[in-house]
Amino acid sequence: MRLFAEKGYQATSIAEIAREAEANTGSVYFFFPTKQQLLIAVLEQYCDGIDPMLLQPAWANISDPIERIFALLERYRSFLIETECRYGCPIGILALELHEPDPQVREKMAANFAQWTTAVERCLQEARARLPETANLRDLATFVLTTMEGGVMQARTYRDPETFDASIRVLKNYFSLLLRPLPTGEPQ
Amino acid sequence: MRLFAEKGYQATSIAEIAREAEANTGSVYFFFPTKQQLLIAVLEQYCDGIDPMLLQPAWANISDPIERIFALLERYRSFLIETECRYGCPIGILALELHEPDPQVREKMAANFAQWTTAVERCLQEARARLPETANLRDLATFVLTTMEGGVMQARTYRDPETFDASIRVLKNYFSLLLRPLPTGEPQ
DNA sequence: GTCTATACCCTGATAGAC
DNA sequence: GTCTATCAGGGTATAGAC
Repeated sequence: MRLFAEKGYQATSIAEIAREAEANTGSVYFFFPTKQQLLIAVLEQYCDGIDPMLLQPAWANISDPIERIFALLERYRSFLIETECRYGCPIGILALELHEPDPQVREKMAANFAQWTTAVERCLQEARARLPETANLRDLATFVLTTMEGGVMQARTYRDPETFDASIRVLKNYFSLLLRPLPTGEPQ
Repeated sequence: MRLFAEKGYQATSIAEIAREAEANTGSVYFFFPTKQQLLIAVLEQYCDGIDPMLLQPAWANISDPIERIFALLERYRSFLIETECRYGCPIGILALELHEPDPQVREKMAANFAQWTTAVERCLQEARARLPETANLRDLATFVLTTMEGGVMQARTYRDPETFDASIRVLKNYFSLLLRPLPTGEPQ
């Protein structure tokens, strides 16, 4: 998982995976008959990890659903900062790197995106009453992922978080235009 | 250029480039001492092509600066449709594929993004009077690129233009909230 | 289940005739 | 400038002893 995330699929060799796992290539092939099967297993791990490894830490002390969306995006900002902007979303890297992926691989990548988007959509549903009746929550959730992926890509390319931050600022401004005050009358 | 765009950098071999160019690998190395130098030349070609190959065709019959932004995005939608959603922005693919790029390579990729963003920013400046005084036009232009890149990435992964379209719909809604009517009083 | 050894192929890059 | 031939190294995957 770590090597695919850091270097991508093609640039990671089985020999390197074995070395990092302190095993031999023969042992790797005992568990995974091909490199692609190993990739599929990694993609399944990512999907299974979205909730416990990504959402739960991001949302530990936050209950407001809209704040949760921006806390999730803030996690990605942390990934950028921690890596001096070398970070790229692992799924995004694979999605652009693999050009004619096996259908099974492509579906696993799509499942990762879909699960992420659905988690954001649930936040939006919780905030339903504060959003315009006409707002399409699935579109809006898709757009949050779009913003994250596009922002991370640019920040990585410039090796500077500024374009990511700019994207989040604009998204925040959009949300501030969409949201009406809380039913209790509190300011946003 | 075509092979790097379709298959990425690592998955394209010099032998394949030579074959498609109806030349021999020896001849390729006469012009480009390394594969990386060839990549740099391709990135320069992309930068030089943004105006004549991308913006001019997209804007041929459109003068309204805001419409121009969405016409540019519509071009990317065409690329998706023409390729049955196998399209990926060539710069975006390279930006996520190359993990420790040579500084010269990274700067060329960043220059491509910057030039694209600046073209959008100029459209926004033309529409300055219709936008809120507080709007940061550079941020907004960055956000348009973010939307394109994130939308293309998802559409390619799902092999379906819907997530791209959803992203554009939401961006349009945002712009409709930002824009005030034209000074002449025409509706938007 | 794990190990060493290796088959077989493709890669980027080079040599040197023409 | 272009050609053929090839080097040296690395890739995925396999074979077979233990």
